[in-house]
Amino acid sequence: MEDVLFDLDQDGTTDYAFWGQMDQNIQFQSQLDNFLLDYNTAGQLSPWSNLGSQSMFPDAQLTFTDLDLQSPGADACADGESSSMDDPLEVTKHSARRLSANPPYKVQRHAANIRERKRMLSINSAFEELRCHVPTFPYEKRLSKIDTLRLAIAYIALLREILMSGCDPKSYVDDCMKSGYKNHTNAIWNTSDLTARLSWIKWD
DNA sequence: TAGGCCATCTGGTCCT
DNA sequence: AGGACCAGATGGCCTA
Repeated sequence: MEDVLFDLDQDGTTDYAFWGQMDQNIQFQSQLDNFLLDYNTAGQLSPWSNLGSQSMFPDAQLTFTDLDLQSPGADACADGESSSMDDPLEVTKHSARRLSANPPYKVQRHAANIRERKRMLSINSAFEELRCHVPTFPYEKRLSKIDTLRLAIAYIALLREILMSGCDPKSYVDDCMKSGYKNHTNAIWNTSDLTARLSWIKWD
């Protein structure tokens, strides 16, 4: 049986290569195809995905084969095979051998990994969407996930307060700033994260 | 260099 | 049974 190299990069490089066994699991192939389709379209969703990189994962430099070798739960390398691991080609060959050592589990595990990656991609795209809806400084670098969540919570609290007040948003915030937030010291939104950004919000 | 952030893998659990 | 979800572990990158 012949191993097939799936190249997930459009440019033909092997940054995201996945070893599978072509004729073993048709369903797995279609899942992988779906993943590739989503992979290509997802790259257009995020303004941060393409910054300075051809890859959807600008920071990631691991290949699937690398991950297979480096993952904490991965099987230990067979005796006497570690000496050839400096050669990338040998690494992929080695990985392919390990895959074929226990095909059903390996194929299922890789399919699960791909699904998990897809799931994380969808979560990340939701974070990107959320980042577009929270106030940020013009010069600010990308918010972290946790900062995005905290800022969103505070921002929603502020918007709710504005709605409850019935005031014009801009004048409400101006009033808050003039009074030094003295009347809003217990407000959930009165965090340094949000209040510092309020002056940058275009309320019109 | 330490710490923060992130992507990924993995195994367990829950759900359909 | 298979997929979704979750949390822990790990390693890479970046910045102060």
